[in-house]
Amino acid sequence: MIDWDDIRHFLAVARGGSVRAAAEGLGVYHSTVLRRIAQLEERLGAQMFEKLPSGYRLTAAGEEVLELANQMEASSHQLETRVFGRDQSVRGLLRVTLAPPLATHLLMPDFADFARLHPDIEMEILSSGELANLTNREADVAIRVVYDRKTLPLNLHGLKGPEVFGGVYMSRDRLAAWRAGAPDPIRWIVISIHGIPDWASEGEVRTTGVPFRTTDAEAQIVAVRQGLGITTLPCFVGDADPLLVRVPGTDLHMYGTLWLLTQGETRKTKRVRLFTEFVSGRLAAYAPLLAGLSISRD
Amino acid sequence: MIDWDDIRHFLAVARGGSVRAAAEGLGVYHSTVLRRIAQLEERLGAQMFEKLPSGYRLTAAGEEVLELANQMEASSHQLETRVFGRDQSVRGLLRVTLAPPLATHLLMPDFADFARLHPDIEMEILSSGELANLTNREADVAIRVVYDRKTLPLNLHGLKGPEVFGGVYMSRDRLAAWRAGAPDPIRWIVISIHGIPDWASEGEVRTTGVPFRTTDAEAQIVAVRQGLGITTLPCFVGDADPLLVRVPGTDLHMYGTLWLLTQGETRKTKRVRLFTEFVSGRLAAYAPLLAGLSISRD
DNA sequence: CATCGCTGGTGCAAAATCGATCCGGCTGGA
DNA sequence: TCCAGCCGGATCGATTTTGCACCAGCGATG
Repeated sequence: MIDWDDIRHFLAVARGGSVRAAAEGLGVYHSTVLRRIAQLEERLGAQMFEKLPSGYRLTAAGEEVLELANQMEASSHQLETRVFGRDQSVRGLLRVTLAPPLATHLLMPDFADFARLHPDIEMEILSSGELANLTNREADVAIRVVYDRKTLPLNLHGLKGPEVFGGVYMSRDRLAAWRAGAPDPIRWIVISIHGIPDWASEGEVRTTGVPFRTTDAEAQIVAVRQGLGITTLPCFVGDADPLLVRVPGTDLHMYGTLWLLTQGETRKTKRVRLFTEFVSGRLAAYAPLLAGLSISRD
Repeated sequence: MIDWDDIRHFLAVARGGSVRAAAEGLGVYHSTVLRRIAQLEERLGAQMFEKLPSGYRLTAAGEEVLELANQMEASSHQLETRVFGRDQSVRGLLRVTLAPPLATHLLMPDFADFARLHPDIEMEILSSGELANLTNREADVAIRVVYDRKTLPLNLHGLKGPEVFGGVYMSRDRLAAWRAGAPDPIRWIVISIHGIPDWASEGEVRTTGVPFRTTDAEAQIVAVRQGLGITTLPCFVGDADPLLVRVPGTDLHMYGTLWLLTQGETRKTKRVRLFTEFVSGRLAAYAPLLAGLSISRD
């Protein structure tokens, strides 16, 4: 009889393309993956992978196995979500995934309030980079900014939130200096991989052609605070920062709509319902801030 | 992450009704089953069984899990049977790569025979231009003309076929006209990128210095049929065409040796073996034609 | 009432698995 | 050309899992 857990390792290797990448994802050492794959191949009596110097590559037999392994994984995920969905106790784990800026600049105090309100709920905030997959049960609730409603996954249940607008910001001190006639050049601050959004105009100030590139949003904000130049930010970040002001003459632009996403089975649990209701209430209160209506224009 | 193999133990208990009966069926001690069920319940955070003195009985949550566990088992069984039945089954895809002239002028009727003989084999002939890579699984079998045996990839398994010769051909009518003293110039017909092979002499006929260039082999053959001039062709093309004759006084030249190439893993499958045996038989029968020995010299 | 056959549960030693390195080979970019 | 960064594979001590014996409870049966 084959070990079903070997198939989980097989899937990881088939996806990762190498034993080491698979081990990384599985949270084990590559030697373990190596042995489990060897064991699976031995028990099935067929090679699942070609062992190339560049990694493991599926054989024709492996391709056929992959299909069924995916089915097994789907059943396993369903199994987990169904068991989780039956859980009506408040006590337990609740995992929330959302974009880092939303967590650090807006919702973290609300999460703290929620945690104080329900001490039995163990909360886990997944705001590290990329979006977690609800269907794979990597998270229970996702908070996402969606521009086109059609891009929402159909299998998820969505609760619509307020709209999010962004604008062009610079340091308050820098704006004053510029008005006083300071000669230093004003530059665009952009995240390397993004570039300057096409909707962003420079308003009254003029920038030099050379942008200042940062790797992430936090570095970008710090750079703006230092008076390095102008950049685009969500209003809930820029308006909430006392050191920043909108660049005169620039317009707001819609980033998208906030959605609270949950998965069919997990949505039934009490703590997920409690959380989504709590957060959607807070989000509604934040609507003016998110829309950029909370401050008077300069 | 749950251990998928725990689900196999869960299934055994759900069916056997008791831990000991399950252990019996699984070929392990009942304590092992006991621990794995405990581990599964802990990781899922829910009780799968009521622990009665008379045995283990599924809870409501367990009933729901059972459904998905059965799905996983079905996939697992399919997986095993598919891997096991892979080698024996003739059914499936078979991709063959070879040079276009070999396909169009020699082997296509044989491929058709093979396809009729084995209706369950889905055949795909890849004769479009460049040679497919067996190692990359772009094809299962390659038929190639190789001049130097050392150029064969070491990781492939080769089955040697007959040798292929080529000669210089022209239109039968044109040769008659030339002998009758027709004044039209006779030209070399060459494929643009190839040029005139150094081994090809013009024999009795004399050509003008200006060659006629075509883009591909088919256009070259049509041009020769039209009496435009002389060209080099493999014997199995030129000798088989009733409209063409060898240019008197020219010699044959070896193009190379035919090889049937297969890749280590796919070579074991039945359909690949059937195909290589079939084709090598046909190729052996074609040996005189390929060597240019099938016709009497003019 | 004793016994037999079944049940789940537990402690401990043996066996299998895993973690942690080290190694040599291949590849792509400097 | 060299070198850094991957890759798979082998090794060995540490850890986890398993086998195994033994226990108590329950029910039927003689």
